[in-house]
Amino acid sequence: MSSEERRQQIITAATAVFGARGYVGTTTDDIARAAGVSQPYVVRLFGTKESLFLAALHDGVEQLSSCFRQSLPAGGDLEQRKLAMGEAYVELLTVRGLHQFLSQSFLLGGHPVIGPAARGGFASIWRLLRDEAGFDEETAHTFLAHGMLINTMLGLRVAEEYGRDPGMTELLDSCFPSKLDAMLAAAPRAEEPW
Amino acid sequence: MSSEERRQQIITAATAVFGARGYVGTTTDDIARAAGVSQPYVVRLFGTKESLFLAALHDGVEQLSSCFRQSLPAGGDLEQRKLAMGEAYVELLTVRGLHQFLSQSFLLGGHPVIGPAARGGFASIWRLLRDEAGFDEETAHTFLAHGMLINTMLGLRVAEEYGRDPGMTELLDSCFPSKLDAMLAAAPRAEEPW
DNA sequence: GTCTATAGGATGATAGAC
DNA sequence: GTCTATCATCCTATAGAC
Repeated sequence: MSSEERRQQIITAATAVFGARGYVGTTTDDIARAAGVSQPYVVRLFGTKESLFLAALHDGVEQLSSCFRQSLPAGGDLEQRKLAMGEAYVELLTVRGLHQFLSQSFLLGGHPVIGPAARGGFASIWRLLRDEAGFDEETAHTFLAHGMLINTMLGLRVAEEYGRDPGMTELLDSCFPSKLDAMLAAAPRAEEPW
Repeated sequence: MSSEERRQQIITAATAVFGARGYVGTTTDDIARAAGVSQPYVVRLFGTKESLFLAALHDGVEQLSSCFRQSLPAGGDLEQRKLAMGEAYVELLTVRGLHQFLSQSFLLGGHPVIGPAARGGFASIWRLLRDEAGFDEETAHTFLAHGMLINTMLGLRVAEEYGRDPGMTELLDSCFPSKLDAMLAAAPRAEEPW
């Protein structure tokens, strides 16, 4: 396998594992195991764990951006664009761990290297919403807020309470009714560290 | 100092440090140092790092709940209650690291012990919004979503970009105009791990 | 109520072979 | 392109003294 294919394979594994266990909580060995290679080889390819995280972050933001762009209808009104973008976001749940990986990144603002990169990625999404999707400030703000709530529910595994806790059932139902199945199915996708 | 006072002091320190570095990224020694005691003594008082996290979680949810309750006006309409609760949430930024600590908890849904506790805390906040604050489903959902976006911006240290990145400036301005100062001041409050 | 010393178990990264 | 072996460091928890 070419070095480039291996890199991508490892980034995919890293996204899932970092998403489930966080930056500090993930060992390079966890990632190596998930990718089916040896731990020193992961370090060999990416230099450090930090560099690997940055590579996964860049890749993740790229996936989110291009998914949003592809979902934009050619000439729809604001309501149609909001709907299309929201659906695109939920459909990205098929990329294992991506949403949670981004959530993890968004808690690393104080890291001297990862922090600026994470802020940059977040800012680029904001610009996409405002400039390319044509969302006004209020629309972009609320769109982002609902996305963050979805991420929170994924990280919390709220889906595990569906049908058991009345409040959490209600919350999940009120989230994105047409995509409830995807939300419920996404939870067990994450790697369980403990 | 009594054992009970020490416990509270350590929980306060733990909230700040766990909030900044996450569960796995925080060492019991970090917390001990922040609280001004020795590392084995922290373990002595709480048994394990996990128990300490649970104690801090319980304490944090309690602070949030009671702060929300106290902010509820006696006989206001929905709009007034939303405003009062939102302001209460932002005012809690004076409790060092609380919002980020909760964010960290919300990523631990897969943990066999912390996960259920975090879901329970989250569910209790939802019930408070619905039953005590009298929010309808849609209002509660959106209120929560905006809270999660605030948490995200805190974790990302978006405030560092205020006045520098046009998009992030715009986002912060659109957040909670009357409480912008509090948002900008909160970022440097967090402990910096790296 | 609080500390020092330390055991026991990871973990990131390097060296070097094939 | 990929692995095995390994070092140096760090971290939770325990033992035991004052």
